[in-house]
Amino acid sequence: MPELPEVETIRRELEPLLPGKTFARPVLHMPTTIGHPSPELFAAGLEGQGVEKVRRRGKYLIINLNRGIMVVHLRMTGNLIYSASGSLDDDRFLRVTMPFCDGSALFFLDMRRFGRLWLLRDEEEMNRIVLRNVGPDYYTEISRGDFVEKLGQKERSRLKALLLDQGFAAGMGNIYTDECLFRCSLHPETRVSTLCREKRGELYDAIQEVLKQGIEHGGTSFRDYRSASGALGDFQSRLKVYGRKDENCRCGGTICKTTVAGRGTYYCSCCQAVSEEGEEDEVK
DNA sequence: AGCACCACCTGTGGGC
DNA sequence: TGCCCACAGGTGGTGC
Repeated sequence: MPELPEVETIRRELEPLLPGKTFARPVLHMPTTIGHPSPELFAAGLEGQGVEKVRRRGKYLIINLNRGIMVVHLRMTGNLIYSASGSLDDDRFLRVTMPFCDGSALFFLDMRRFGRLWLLRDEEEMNRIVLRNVGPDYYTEISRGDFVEKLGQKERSRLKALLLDQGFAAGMGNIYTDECLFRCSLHPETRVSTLCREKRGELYDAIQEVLKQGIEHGGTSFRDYRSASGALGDFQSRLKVYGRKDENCRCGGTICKTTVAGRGTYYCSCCQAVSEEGEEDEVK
């Protein structure tokens, strides 16, 4: 479910609500949801901690506490739901209940059970244990110049695989990657080496624009995604290619679906022309 | 280095 | 109507 805009939507809802609250004892309905430390130490360690700030890096939600850090990753179907009353109407996939001392609560739900929560001592431990292979955040930590320079280290990579690589930069997922490549008319299998410097900058601009629009629309609720207040996102109505197999592109062509980098990939075969393998390297 | 494939899970939708 | 299989927004590990 969640890519950068969905996690950012959750962050923006929680940031005005959580700081100042103190966690009571959490209930682990599914202990394997805890990535670190042990479920017992997680429950004991979270209890009594106050929330200071709600941050994000890529698809990770980071909650700064007065004596540590809690990190949440929703993976495919996770939902982090806040309730002022502390009640939850649909608890079918409830994995962790995190009540606050004031009666409100945070619930972690996850149908497919891929999502994880971690409790870390400090930034150093978080970076070592959780964010080991996570690059800079696409929306807040990379300039146009940084991006173009980093592309120069990945000349042999295909664009779709590279944008999905969280170690290169963090936050892009399957939906926003396809939408981004459509917007700058690039085939998903295009090699970085075939892009001129100007096109590399355009790719950066398209990434920023697609992420910005996704955030403005409260994320994409293609299936299971809900914000922290339980609201649906709205960006699914703005998708140009993702999930639109056999529909018409605005150019008159037809949107097709293939597999690239192991993921279902949508693109317009007409305006996202296939780049020639072994084409000249325009940058060097 | 890049890539294909599997694993982790449960639910849904399309084809027959 | 019902069954079966493919597939789903992510990531980590393996092996070529």
